[in-house]
Amino acid sequence: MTEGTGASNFIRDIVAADRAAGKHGGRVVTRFPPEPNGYLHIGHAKSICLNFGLVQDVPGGICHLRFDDTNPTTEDPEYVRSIQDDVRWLGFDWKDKLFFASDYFEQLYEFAEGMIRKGVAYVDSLTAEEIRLYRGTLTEPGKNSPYRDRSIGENLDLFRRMRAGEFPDGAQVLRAKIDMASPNINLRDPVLYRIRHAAHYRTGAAWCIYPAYDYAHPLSDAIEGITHSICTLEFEDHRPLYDWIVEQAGTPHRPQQIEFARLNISFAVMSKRKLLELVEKKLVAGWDDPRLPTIKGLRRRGYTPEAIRAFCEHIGVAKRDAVVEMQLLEHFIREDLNKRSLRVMAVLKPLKIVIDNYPEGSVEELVAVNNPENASAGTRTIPFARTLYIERDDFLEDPPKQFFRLAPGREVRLRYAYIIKCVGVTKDPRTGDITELHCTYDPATKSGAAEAQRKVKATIHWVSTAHAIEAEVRLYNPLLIADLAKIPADHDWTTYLNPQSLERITGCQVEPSLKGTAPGTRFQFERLGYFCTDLSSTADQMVFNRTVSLKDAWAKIEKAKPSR
RNA sequence: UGGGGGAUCGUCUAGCGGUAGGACGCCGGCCUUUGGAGCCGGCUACCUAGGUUCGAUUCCUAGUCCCCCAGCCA
Repeated sequence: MTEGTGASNFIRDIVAADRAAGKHGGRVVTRFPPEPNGYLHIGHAKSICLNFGLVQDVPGGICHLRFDDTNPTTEDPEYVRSIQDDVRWLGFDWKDKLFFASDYFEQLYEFAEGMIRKGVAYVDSLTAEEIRLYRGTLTEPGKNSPYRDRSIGENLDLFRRMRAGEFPDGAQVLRAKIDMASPNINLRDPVLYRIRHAAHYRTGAAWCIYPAYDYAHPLSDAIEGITHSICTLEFEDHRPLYDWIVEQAGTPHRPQQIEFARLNISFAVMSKRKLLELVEKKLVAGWDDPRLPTIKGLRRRGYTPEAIRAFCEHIGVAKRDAVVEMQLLEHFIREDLNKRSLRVMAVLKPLKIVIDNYPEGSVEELVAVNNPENASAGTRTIPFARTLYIERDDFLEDPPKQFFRLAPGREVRLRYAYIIKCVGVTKDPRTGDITELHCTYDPATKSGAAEAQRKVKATIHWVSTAHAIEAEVRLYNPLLIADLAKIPADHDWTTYLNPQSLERITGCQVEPSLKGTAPGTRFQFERLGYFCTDLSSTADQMVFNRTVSLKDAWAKIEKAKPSR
């Protein structure tokens, strides 16, 4: 049983039981084994937290980072870099245990010759198409390849010539000799090696034959002394093959494969293939586009590693297929940011107001708290003057019943400042749009003053027009609909793009204390939500990404607005 | 109609024979110098049918539904 969260983690229980039983000499060695063919996303974070988390409190426990780079055509060093970067950013450390399956190519090859000598592997000269036909179907057994019974000598010779580059791609494959009639299709003589005359990003042209996952993975685990090889559910059927490979190779160490359900999140595209396509077709700005559930995207959006880890811990580890709601992820970032982010005032859609009875040219420095829940965050001063911006949505000329903010003749408090009353509305004579409000303030109601106790129905945020800094904000929503993962490969993507996924607001006015803010700093804009200075912001430019909105303020505000 | 897995509130999950708990979400209230946060209360669940048992979410049997597998991807 897990403590604290109550979330399940049956693998933690297995590991604990194995340790108690003294299995593997009490050692626990796990590994996170990504193929460097894309950027990591929140689903990988679950696996990372699991694998690294499992060894965290185990004396001598270690989690390896191993790149499963057995397919030269899809892999790239850019992905290797980004993956290492993301794992570190998430707060995990593989120490000196960084490995590459490609480093085992020679060993893997030797094991293969060994299997040929044992008579449990053979070179097949059937075409890919023929192999598929011979494999049978889900309900019909396959049949043996005519090449299945080649002599050991002939197999060895052929395999060596495969390695030497004597054959073109697809001409030969090395297959395990298991059982073409097995009800488990993975056991119908799976392909172990294929010919690929392609340069590998690490081994270059050294090889033209490459081991398949089903062959390389268990052996890599065995070589590294992995005790618990954790993978996702779709590999359950492969476990007998995994065990077979390890058994036939005769390695001293026997790792154990354990499967768990991969993470799905509502409204998020979690397929590497589809993410790649979105990036390549430039339907998003890149792998770090904040609308994407990639680690880089979440990071740019302002998510913290702590929040992601807490989320992964909370959702648990089980074997049933699950789709976690996006709100749960948002809950964790909100909870984390709520403790650490500074509160500032910003006006997304400015409406100018003039306080008629406030002395012209006068500027007051008002004290504002940086985080009401954390006194150590301190205070800051904000300038107050005669002309201010307030949120356009905070004023309605003809307010409905549930609207408590500013309206003609009505009073409202300006946060950290005074109670003001709206005494006039200026409109553009041609369009009828409200261009400016005239207000009066009550000097006795200054925030913090002894006689400032008078209550008003609402408090609104503001910035001084003379001191405000203009910024760009981007409000993000997840890019795509939930079952995108199920749409056919050739479907028109644009049909599925969410038009509301990105809204840019360029005229947003922020309080002067934000000037020079370091990229990546998180703020809570009073009443507007959580924002993060975009990692791409420069000194002379301020761009804020919305990380997640305030819980339900938005919905309530929308509800309070007149519907017509 | 081959094989492998899985079914508990709307969602993610506890439970391993003894009043079905937590979290998200939602609803309501309190509080508040923002309607946020916080606090309090409420909401809804054991796939079905038999059986074993004093008692089954838990054990047995038979079904039902969902997911995965026929790449020389991982």
